[in-house]
Amino acid sequence: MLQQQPITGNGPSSGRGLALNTHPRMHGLNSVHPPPHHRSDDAGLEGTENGHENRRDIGDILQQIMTITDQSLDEAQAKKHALNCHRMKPALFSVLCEIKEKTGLSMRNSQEEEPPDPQLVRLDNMLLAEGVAGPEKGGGAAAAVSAATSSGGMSPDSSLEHSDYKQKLSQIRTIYHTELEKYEQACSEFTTHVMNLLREQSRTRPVSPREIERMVAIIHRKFSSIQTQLKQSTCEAVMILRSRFLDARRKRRNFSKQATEVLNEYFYSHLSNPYPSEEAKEELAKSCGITVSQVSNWFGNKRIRYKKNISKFQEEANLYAMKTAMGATQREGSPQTPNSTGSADLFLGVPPVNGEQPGYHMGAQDLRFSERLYSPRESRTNGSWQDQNTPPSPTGSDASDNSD
DNA sequence: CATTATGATTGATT
DNA sequence: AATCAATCATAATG
Repeated sequence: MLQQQPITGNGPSSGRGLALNTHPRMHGLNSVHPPPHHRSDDAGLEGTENGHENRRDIGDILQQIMTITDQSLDEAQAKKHALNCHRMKPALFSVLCEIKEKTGLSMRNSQEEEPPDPQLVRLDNMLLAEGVAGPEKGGGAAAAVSAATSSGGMSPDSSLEHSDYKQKLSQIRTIYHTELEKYEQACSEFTTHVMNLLREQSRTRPVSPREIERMVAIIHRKFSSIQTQLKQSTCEAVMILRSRFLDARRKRRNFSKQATEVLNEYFYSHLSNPYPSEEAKEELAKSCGITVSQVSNWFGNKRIRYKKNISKFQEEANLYAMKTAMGATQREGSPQTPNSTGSADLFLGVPPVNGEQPGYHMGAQDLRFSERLYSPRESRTNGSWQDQNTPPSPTGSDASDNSD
């Protein structure tokens, strides 16, 4: 039933065409070699005649076959019509319905709700995160990049580095979208087709809407599995692209000077509790042109490396303490702190490895984070974040700073 | 070219 | 889920 429609559409014509085409060609072939002289006219004639008959037989058979399908379909239609018009039909139909009702328990009503395939969800998430499935071109990764670059900090490398990547990504993206669209279209087409068929059938046999629903669901499942494959291959492509181009680990880029500046300022002005809250991280990320997770990475690395040997960071600490202090004092309006050149040299008497140091860091309020962005972890109050071991140089556990 | 600096990743921990 | 600690891989530096 299902396949017959298309076949009957071009079946007969193609069959006829084939049969008709064969004739002349065979003729021509056989008469191509008319021996120059009168020679075996009989044989030649006979040969052509025989061949002609054979071909005709085949052609007839083909035609018959073709017409058979046609006829049978017509017959079927006629029978169907007759059946539909039969006076007993309604009664029989209702009986059928009843029987189905009784035996139709096989249709398990439960389990209809398919849980979303975790695999698919994963793929979807990744595509979304990668900016492939996201909103339109220019969005997603590109947006992130542009935002990063626009906000100042960003080292000038990235855009160049990313241009190639972005191009490839958008290529993948367009392919993905066209394919997806194709699938979607095919799916809906097929679905309507099936639904039409079922509707047609429902005139001669009981077909509940539930069944149609189920059918549709099955179709959708099949198509979504195809889509899953599409998504998977797209993900693979993206992964390969990533690993080739900007696997951040392979091609590490240092943050810009300004970015590290900002981060260090925050770090040293919150030295007693260098755990920026989520909001603070966002602020930092924005002003540094990096992501929040990069900020987290930075602080993680910074904390651990600062703690590991504090002496190595004394200079830096002093420097930033100075900076923030200067800023604070300047803002308060008491311009002090001369000593421009040496700056940190004043405090640079940092003994390489040894015991306590007075609090070097002068009080440093943070400048740009004047808003109240307290970190929610009040547990690690002042200076206790670097306790619990004896690093190479247990330098003065300052805690002299305030500001949070 | 060896060493250091640094951003990211990974597994454990709480 | 956030952080620590160790580690990786590359960038920067001498």
